[in-house]
Amino acid sequence: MLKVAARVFGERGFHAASMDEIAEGVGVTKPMLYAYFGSKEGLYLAVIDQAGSHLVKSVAQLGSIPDPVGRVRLGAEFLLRYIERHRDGWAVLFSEGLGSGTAVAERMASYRSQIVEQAAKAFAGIHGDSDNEAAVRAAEPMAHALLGAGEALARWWLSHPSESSSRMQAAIMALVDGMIAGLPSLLAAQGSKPAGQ
Amino acid sequence: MLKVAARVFGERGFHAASMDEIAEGVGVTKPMLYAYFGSKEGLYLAVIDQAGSHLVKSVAQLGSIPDPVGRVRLGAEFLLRYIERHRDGWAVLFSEGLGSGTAVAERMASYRSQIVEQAAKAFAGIHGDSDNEAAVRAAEPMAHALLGAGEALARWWLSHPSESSSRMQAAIMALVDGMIAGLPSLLAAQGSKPAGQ
DNA sequence: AGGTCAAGTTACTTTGTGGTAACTTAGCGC
DNA sequence: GCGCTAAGTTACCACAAAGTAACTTGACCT
Repeated sequence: MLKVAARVFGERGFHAASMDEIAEGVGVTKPMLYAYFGSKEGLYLAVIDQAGSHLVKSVAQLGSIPDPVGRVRLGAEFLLRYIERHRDGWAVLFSEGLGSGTAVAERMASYRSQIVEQAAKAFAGIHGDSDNEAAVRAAEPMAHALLGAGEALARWWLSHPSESSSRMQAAIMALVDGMIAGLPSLLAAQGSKPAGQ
Repeated sequence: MLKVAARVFGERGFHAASMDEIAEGVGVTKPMLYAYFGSKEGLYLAVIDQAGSHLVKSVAQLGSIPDPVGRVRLGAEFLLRYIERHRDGWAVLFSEGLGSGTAVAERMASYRSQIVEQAAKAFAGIHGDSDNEAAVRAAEPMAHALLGAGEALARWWLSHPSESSSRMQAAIMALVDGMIAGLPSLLAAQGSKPAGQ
């Protein structure tokens, strides 16, 4: 039941999702949703709580891994797997509905991809072949990751204005340098066997 | 004029923003907005186009930097500065309005911060002081960046299902390893003088 | 069997807001 | 001075979707 709500909220976003649609998806009528959850916000919070507590619980289990490096690596790997399996819950928790399919979403995606393209080209250029199509495509995930990291950093910064700009700079520089260092192994993984686990 | 619209859309999100509010902010009445932009979507697209083309143009200028490594580093630095200066346009392009201040947004933020806390602890643990409060806080930006990178990667993946899961794994592993490698310099930058650009 | 309560539905009200039609005013050529 | 167009306003309509009231059905207890 929360599953259906998560799917609808996830793909439509909070505002665009209608209680009627969710109700229909569940196979029940709107007043029942109100009986159970009180309001649209109540339903949304219930969905978030389920997804969020599940995710937090899962992540907390990783805390038992003794080696910190392994913890981080396994944590990242775990996250990807989690997203793959629980994409609805994930979308509700983190995406706040772009409302896929709309003209607006497509326009935003287009600009984003232009930025990513630049970054991917620069990454590819680090190893000499800035115009090699294959190399650029191989660097694409990294470019997306970099932009996403920047976004997240920015969001956090905007909501914690007390943080100094230089600290942000330091963080993103450490990140970028790390990415550059990690690049060869990523590129190498492309042609032959992908880097397992 | 687009500036006001960007601010309102940015902080309220597309759906929650009302044309009346924007009109009032501009100091004009609603029918004028319709005369100029045709519809709410038209206005939103105009805002996106302005912000997007501006950003893309700015980023494109970085392409003239010959050294690819410098290009990436300066690009990242530039992005942060850009966000700082043009946060409204940025929010419209990338955030798609969480509707800050609402109970929903806070709940989402709470779960997110729990995840981040775990990651930050793990990061801090890599250099021995997993329970040292200062070290954890120092690692926080990195943790946010990692989660953000994961989010972005996931979004991209979900919209490009043809990508193999192993390629994603490879990308995030390269990223994580890079982050771990970059960590000491970030932590070192905390106590003393921050690492300038 | 008959009454009662839970679970659910239909059909309604309300409200916010996107969108528009019709009126008002100011400038400008004649 | 006088009508005509441009820019803008007020006042309205339409509609979707949140939320609710009152009716219906069925199960279970006595």
